[in-house]
Parts: sequence; structure tokens; C-alpha cells
Amino acid sequence: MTRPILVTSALPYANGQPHFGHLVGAYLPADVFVRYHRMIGSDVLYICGTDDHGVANTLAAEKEGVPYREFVQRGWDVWNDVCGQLGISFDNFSQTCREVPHYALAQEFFLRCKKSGHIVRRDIEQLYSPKTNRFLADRYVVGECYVCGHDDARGDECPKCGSWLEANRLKNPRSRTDPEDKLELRAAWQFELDLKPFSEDPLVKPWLTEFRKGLKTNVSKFVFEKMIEGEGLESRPITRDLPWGVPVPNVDLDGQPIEDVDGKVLYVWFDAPIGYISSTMEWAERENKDWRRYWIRKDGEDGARLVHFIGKDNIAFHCIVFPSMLAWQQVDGDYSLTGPGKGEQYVLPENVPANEFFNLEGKKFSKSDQWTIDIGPFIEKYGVDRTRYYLIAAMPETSDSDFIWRDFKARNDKLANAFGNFASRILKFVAKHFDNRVPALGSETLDRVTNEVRTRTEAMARAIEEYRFRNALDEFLGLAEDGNQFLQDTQPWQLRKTDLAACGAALHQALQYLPALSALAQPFVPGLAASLRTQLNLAPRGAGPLLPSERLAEGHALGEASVLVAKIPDEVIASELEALRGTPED
RNA sequence: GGGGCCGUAGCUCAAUCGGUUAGAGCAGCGGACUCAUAAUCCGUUGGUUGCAGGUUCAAGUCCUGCCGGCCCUACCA
Repeated sequence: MTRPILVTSALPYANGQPHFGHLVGAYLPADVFVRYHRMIGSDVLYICGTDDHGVANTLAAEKEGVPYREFVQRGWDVWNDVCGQLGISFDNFSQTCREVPHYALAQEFFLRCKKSGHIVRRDIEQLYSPKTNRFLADRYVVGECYVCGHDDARGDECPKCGSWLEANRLKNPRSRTDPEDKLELRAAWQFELDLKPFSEDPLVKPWLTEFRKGLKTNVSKFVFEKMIEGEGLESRPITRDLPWGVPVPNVDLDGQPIEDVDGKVLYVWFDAPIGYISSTMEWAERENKDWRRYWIRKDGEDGARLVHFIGKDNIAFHCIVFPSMLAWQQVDGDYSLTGPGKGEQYVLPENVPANEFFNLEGKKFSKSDQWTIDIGPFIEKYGVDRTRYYLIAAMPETSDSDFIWRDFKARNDKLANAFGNFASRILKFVAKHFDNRVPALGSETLDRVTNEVRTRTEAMARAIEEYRFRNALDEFLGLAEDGNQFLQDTQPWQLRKTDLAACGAALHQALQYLPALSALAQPFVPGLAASLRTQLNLAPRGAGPLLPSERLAEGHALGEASVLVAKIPDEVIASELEALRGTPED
């Protein structure tokens, strides 16, 4: 039996504005992976949701005078719309602010980590804002640099002298969002998750060895050479004093009180990834399925394949922190709990395909500098499939890459010419000269098309399994190029004048590329795949093995041919660039 | 401060452990063809691999220094 597959995309921050960088980094590749697996009949589940807690959300909500819950709901709506527009096919898109099932599960995670001895209490000093009645994170603090005296140093770094600062040592500290808000240093304490034993933990070590082998080099260098073997792991705070978040429970697993936790909530990076699980539980409840199938494995069994798609900034959480939390859910004793019981444990990730960053014409996307592309209008204008096609083709898989308007046109036109026009030239030919029905194959064979389809399909499958989506996309387009080459070699437009049966036989073969192309297109450009099937008068493709491919039988009545992919005029690109730069091009 | 990445054809990018004459696509140029969305197919121009050294039988690849661009540093993909 094949293993179930659980795919997640990084939980977007409810406060964040989605742009192409997010989509191309963590959502689109996951969606391609998931659509591919659905197509071949894998048991795959795709889970996401918004990350609703944390200081940035509370500050933004307060600034607008909106209740927290309402504020993050708006964020959810935005992300849900954008992902929907781009055809990101989540099985469930939840929120970490939902008390059922998220809060209870997050609290259970805390209690189990505590019970298994990985949570410690630590006294700290932190900058406190009397005006807003809370402790502020370093990045919300500004003050006078204690190295160079610059008065506008940030809590983490001085922009003037470049020194690496400790926020607590800043002189004259104040809130970044409100200069009148003078901060004071106050004693506090928080719970911390002690990550020191992580890499040597007997539950973790065997997994870690395997995990390392599958990671892209940029990911494994960061996790292993820098963090585990380099700096070493420390304990990190997992609670904060905030009015918005999952409350730290005040009774432990054994019914003993946990002192002084009023006003404390679980901190974002402890709380957020649990959202992957609670979102799965929510899905299971709705669909009457079993969430444990994807998250829990019995000792000695493989369990599901867990794959986290993220941007590169999220590597530490998904490769170290969340796995440690999952592993440290093991507790002895008889408790009535949701997670793994005796002889069970949570699955640990098989891979964390982290993409690099995606910029716009060489510079970082920035809404405030107007250096951006509005996703909604863009997709309305160019269509979801053409958007997806380009973003996949330009995806920052191995290094940072760019959205480049001229490249968008070039890629789009290539797709229109090699793929769209290929379907069009055959279908119109058959409509004109063969009554729009699949001609007879005669004594010819389908060996050539069958072999080419197999080669391309296998290469595409391999690339997707290795998270090389750009290469996978090339195989799809490559099959269309094979088809064009076939026509060039057989020249049915010549045969028509001399030998109509031979002409029909050639077209019969050429037509067979099209159902295969609709299959290869499906993970990347599902709308185009469907349109092509309509033009072929084929029912939507169900799940099933990629091979053997479908065949258009002799006499099959085809649908009506029309332009699948339109080209983009130069003037359109010129005006987009002008709008972006604010000046006409040189 | 610490760590990492990148620099290859006009443009976007490849090149497994160091191993043949550094490859594709786009653009350009020349040709063939006419079924098709001026498309497709064939051919072709174009490189001192950022600079300077070093190691090696052999360097785009490894080492040192420099120049230029970018990112991470655990709370803004």
C-alpha cells in the first residue's frame, strides 16, 4: 500500500499582504505537487491556514481600532481570495484563532512538551510599554545606539554603524510605532523550549540522518552546518504576555496547577505550526475522515510522507523547532489526550522544499514603494493559467529570481506557440479535411508518439518528485515540441494532396499527443488542461496512473478548436513597465 | 559582528564527485515550409565563466584576496 502524503504550505501571516513572492515560494510549488499526486491517484492531503496571533497582528489591529478577531478574519479573507484566484487547491484553509480545535491542541502540545521535560522557566528582563500595557518585541523598539550614539537605532541593529544591538541596552528606548511611548526595563519570566538535546535525541537522530539526505543544499547547509553543528541550539522562549493568543494552560497533565500563567499566551512559532494539525483535524471533522492517518504513525511503521513547502526564512522552524515539538509529545502514563498514544508518535517531515526569494525586475517587492504587482487585477487581466505558467517557469528554486515583464511575455508566447498552436494546427486540419473526426490509423503504429509520451511523462514525474518544478514544466512543453516535430517529419499537408489515407494516419498519430499533453498540463495549468479536453471532446480526466495514456479512437468526434493561449502584444508590456516605473521606457 | 548565496552568450538560466571542444531557451541572422495563433522545422552568430593569484595531469567547479549584487541571523514569504 502506498503511503499517504500530507502537504503543507507555510501559514501566511494574517497581517501580511500577499504578493507573488509568497505565492511562488510556498504555495504554487505545493499546489503543483499536490495536483500531480491527485492526478496519479495518490492519497494526498493539502493543508494550510492563516497564522493569526503575534504582536504584529495586535498592533495593526489596535492601530485600526478593530477587534483582533475581526482583523485576522479580514486577513484570512484576503489570503483565501488570492489563493482561490490562483487555483491553489487546499483541502482545508483554516485559522489558528479558531478555539476548536486549535487552542486545545496547542495547549496539549505545550503540556506534553512540559511533561516530557523540554520546557523550562526562565527569568528575563524585557522592555515594557506602560502606555499600551505590554512587553514589546525587539523589532518594535527604537532608541539611542550604545555604540555610536545614533538616536534612531532599531532594537536589533543600528542602521548607522551597523552594530548588532541588544534592545535592553538601548538608551532612551521607545516604541517604534509611537515615539511618545517611553519604555522601561521590567523583570519578567517566560517558558522556553529547550532545543539543546534535539539533534542527539534518540527519537530524532535516526530521522535527522535520513532527512538530511533529501534536503536541497541551501536548506541542509543552513540547518546542519550553521545551526546544529555551527552555533548549536539554544532554548527559545515560547510564551509571551499578550492579550491575544492561545492561553498557557494553568493545570498540567497530572492535574497540578501551573503557577502565574495569567495573561501568558503561547508564542507564535510554538503555536503556528500546530495549525497544520488542527487544520487537518478540522478537515477530517468536516469530511468525516481520519486526521490521524496523516499525522500519527505506529512504532515501526513508516506513516505518512509529510512535506512542508516554505520560503527560505522559515527553515529553522520547519527543520528544527516543529520536529522537536512533534518528537517531544511522547509521554508515559495514562492520559486522555488527542495526539499519539502508546506505541505511536507523530510523523516527522520527509522534506522541506524551501524556495528562495522572488523579486520584481531586480528589486524586492515593496507595496509602500509602489514596486509591486497587484495580484487580483493581474490574474483577471492575464488569466490564472498564464499566471501560473510564468510563475512556475521563473520559480526561485535554486537561487533568488525575478518577475520580469519582458520574460513574462516571452514565456507566455512560447507556451502559445509551442503548445496552443500545436493543438490548433492539428484540430483545424482535421476539422477542415476529415469532418472533425479522428481519421483511421491504417497500417501505421503509435510507437513513436507512445515512446515520446512515456519518456516525457517519466521525466516529468521524476522532476516533480525531486521538487524540480521548472524542469517538470519543461517536459510538458517538450512534449508539445515533440508533436510539432512529428508534424514536420510527416507533413500531412503534403500527403493530403497525394495520399489522403496516409495523411489521415499521420493525423491520427499526431492527435494522440493531445490527451497526453492535457495530462502533463494538469498539475501546472489545470484550466488549460480542461479547455484542451473540451476541444478534444473528452470528459474530465479522473485520477489514475499516468501511463498508459488515453487514446483518441478512430471516428471519435472532436470538439471545436479555438485559441488556447493568446499572445501578449508588446504594447501591453511596455505600458505595464511604464506603470511600474512611472516613466516611459528608454 | 557572525553565516550563506550569486556573478557563465545581448536576456533568463544549466553544467553530477574537479574530467571530452562550457550547454539550453529567448532575442538576432540565414534557409525550408504553409496545416496553424506571422506559427512550425532546420542551420547559424555570439563566452578570456566578475578581477588577480594559488593547488592539480586537469578548475566554471577547490583555496586565498579583491570588486559588484543579494539574503539570513531564530517574530514580517
